[in-house]
Amino acid sequence: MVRKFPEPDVFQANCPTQRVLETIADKWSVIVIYALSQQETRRYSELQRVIGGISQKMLTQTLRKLERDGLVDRKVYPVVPPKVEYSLTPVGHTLTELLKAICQWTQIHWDEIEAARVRYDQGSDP
Amino acid sequence: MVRKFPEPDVFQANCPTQRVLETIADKWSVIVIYALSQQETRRYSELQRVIGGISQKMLTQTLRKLERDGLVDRKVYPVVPPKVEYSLTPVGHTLTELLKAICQWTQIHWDEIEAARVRYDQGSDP
DNA sequence: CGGCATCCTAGAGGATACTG
DNA sequence: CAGTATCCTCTAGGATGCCG
Repeated sequence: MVRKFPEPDVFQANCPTQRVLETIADKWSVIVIYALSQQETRRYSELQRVIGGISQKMLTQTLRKLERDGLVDRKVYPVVPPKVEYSLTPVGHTLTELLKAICQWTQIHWDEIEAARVRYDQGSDP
Repeated sequence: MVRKFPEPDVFQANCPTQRVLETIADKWSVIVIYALSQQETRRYSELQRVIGGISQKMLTQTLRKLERDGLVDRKVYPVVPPKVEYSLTPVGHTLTELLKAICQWTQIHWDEIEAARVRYDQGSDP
């Protein structure tokens, strides 16, 4: 028996917006993508250095996830010592446009949000 | 002593894009905002019903967070039994525009992402 | 250099029960 | 009805150590 919803699937967790957010909206993905958008290619250690405070576990994990999603390209050079270069794919580049839109929204509305927070916190904790 | 960074704050976790994502990008926030965008006001129980599978803990927690950020308005009627109505604030409404943009990006690129995933998974697990 | 494997802990979040 | 409070679980993610 199939449950039928009158609404589109917006309320289900697999709605389009939900999907991207699951894809990119963690602390590190955005930062990694930014780091890659600033330069053609970045080496692993370069990313680690430029992104202060990321553990290599999370860096690797994030890069793997982005690579799996086809947003980041990973090129391994068969040299010793090892050399690996990361770069954004074409799809990855279109994603930076989206992030830019998000960034713009923030710049416009962030002051209001912070003000709202102050107001809220003052009201509940006088 | 203040630590000075040569880069702009894009790589720090508090960059603009990061901030919105921390604000809205959890499983439930998006769904709650969607639910509220479809109707002027929604009662608590109404939200709980329309959003399948959310616990009242998470619903309350999400609503409080959105209210604190000034994205959602909470109106309590002093009647018995209690009646509480939730609605989007003006800022909250502009946020739905942003979510729409995200949704559009997904609709354009999601097929590519899924295809990339299949390719990646086949390559690593033959 | 560019990782994986392991251990460990804090916090997210579900289930349940109670209340103004 | 619209929550709060408590417990309990499970996993994200840091720290550390080893390897090709």
